[in-house]
Amino acid sequence: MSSRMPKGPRFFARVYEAVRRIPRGHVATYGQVARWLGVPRGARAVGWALRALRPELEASVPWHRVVACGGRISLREGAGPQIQARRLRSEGVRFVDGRVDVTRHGVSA
DNA sequence: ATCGTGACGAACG
DNA sequence: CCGTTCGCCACGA
Repeated sequence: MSSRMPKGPRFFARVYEAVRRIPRGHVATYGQVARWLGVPRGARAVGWALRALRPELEASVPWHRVVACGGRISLREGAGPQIQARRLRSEGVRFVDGRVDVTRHGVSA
């Protein structure tokens, strides 16, 4: 077999799979996703995985449903934040003072 | 194996 | 409320 044989799905793949489980009209935080993966402190790694998401997978992974703590949009540059907010609004997610109302749309809220 | 990087998060001041 | 600092994690060079 290959010199390197992953025992299981790479972290990236697990992140994408977890994000796909976020119901439409709901959101989860990076920390929450990390927690689902059994890595409560891997929020940064989750963000990194989404950042590495390729255009080809963007269509199948609802990355816009992942927000930062407090329902804030982490993306700060380019059209990213605007696109994410727009997509969320499209599925009925309400924003309060520029942040997603996690108490209403949060998956674990 | 070590270092730098990043769509985080909580703690400080 | 805002900006800064520190810790944590995965990964490529």
